[in-house]
Amino acid sequence: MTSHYRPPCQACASCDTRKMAVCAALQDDEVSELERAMSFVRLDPNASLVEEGDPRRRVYTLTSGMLRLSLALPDGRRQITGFLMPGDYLGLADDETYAQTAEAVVPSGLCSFSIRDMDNLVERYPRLRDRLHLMTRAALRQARETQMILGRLAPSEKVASFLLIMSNRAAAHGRPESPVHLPMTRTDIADYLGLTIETVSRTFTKLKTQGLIRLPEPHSVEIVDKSRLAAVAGITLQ
Amino acid sequence: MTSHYRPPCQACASCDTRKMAVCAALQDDEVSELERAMSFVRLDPNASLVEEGDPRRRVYTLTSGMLRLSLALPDGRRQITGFLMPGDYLGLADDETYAQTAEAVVPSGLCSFSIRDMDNLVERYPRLRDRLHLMTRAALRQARETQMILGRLAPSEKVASFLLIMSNRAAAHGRPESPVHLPMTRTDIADYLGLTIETVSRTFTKLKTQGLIRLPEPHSVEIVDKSRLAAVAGITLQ
DNA sequence: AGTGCGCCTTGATTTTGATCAACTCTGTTA
DNA sequence: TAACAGAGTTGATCAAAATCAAGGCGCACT
Repeated sequence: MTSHYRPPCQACASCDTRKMAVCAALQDDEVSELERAMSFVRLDPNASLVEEGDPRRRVYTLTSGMLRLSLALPDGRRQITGFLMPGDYLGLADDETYAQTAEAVVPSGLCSFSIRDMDNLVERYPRLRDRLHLMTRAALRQARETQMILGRLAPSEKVASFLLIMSNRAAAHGRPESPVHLPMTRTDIADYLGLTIETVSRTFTKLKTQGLIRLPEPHSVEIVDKSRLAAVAGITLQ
Repeated sequence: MTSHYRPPCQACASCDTRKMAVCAALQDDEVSELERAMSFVRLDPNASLVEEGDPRRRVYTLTSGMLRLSLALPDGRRQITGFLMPGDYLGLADDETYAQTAEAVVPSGLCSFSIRDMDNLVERYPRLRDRLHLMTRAALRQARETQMILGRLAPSEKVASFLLIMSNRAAAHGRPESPVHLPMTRTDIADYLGLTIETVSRTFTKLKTQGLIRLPEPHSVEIVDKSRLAAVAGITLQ
């Protein structure tokens, strides 16, 4: 399920997420120090990296693939609190234990650090700590936007917002705004938006029928009319 | 609506929230430095302290009363993202501008600092910065718990969870677990839980009929059977 | 005392999204 | 090649919460 290995030296220099992740706070010569403390993890689809309640011993930066973060209820209900994309950091919110489960959506790669090493690095490089704080604050703002989506938007507004958010995030990663690649399943989307899988599927069909999107395949969504889709979303997106 | 004044010296020494707020990171002799930069603000009920989108110039610590944080949609729909209680900090998530509106629920008092002063203080007292980061992480965990409540709980589970959370927070402030004082309106509760005011009201009535709570008055809820209420909430609370 | 307003509760009705169920499609395995 | 599993879509039905509507209560203001 999971494999660990020491990367070759200078891996960071050619890393895609070098300018997006927490390590962007460091200069090229400083990153080598990060690199020495780092080990690399590969995850197969649906493999779990950390479980809610596990002691927090390591933190991670996602370099490729996608992770879903989720909370579970005793009866099996699940809320996905977010999807991590390359450059995102796993462990921003956590204290003694992980507050949520993290699983791979697709094959994923991560840089991994012991919290001991990371604490040392953060101590030595204050800009690293500042950037972590910045990322935590951004995550908090995002979580609150999601509260709005969950609490006050209708299903089509939820799905439209989700598509626009994913499109914006793709653009921020230098990928095209459209078509949006949605690697997660309909069940994941439903558990993120507080809907059922049937409602998600029907809403996609409705948006397609209205000519706002096209669905060349289930995991690829072409945004045909972005402004009308934004109108459906009901919120002005960043 | 709002009044500002310089407090008398040594106000912090006798402050109720001295051990809960961010200033708990400082020793008694260091707090005086905080005190010099501080001014005090009083808010009448429903007065707005900051508005979503306003430039962020000051940060605050609530010392008495209660604030609601909210996001609004163009069409007037509103999502309350949280309620601040004494000791809580306003401005954890915000960057250049405030990400949400903050209004007083009841008459409230706050310590106020310019971000310039606070940045200086944080620079001088690293424990202050560490505590702010800690509070931000706690807020993020709380926001994610709220995502679960909004996305996956049924109305009675939402209301039961809300009551238990408010009860726990009261206890953390040294107030009795029950009766819980809920200073906010039913509309506020509805906008926090993603429900309508009618559903909130009916759910209170139902919990009362089931003998789980008593409602001596609308803003006071006595928890009669905490374990059964927790069972209704469906989640194991911290 | 009377009036009006805000807030809360309760009832009737409607609508929406969940649930239940069937079916397609794709890819894997026997 | 057939059988099967998993994911997605679609349809029918049902239940639950929103909406619409009315009324009560407490409080401020005249």
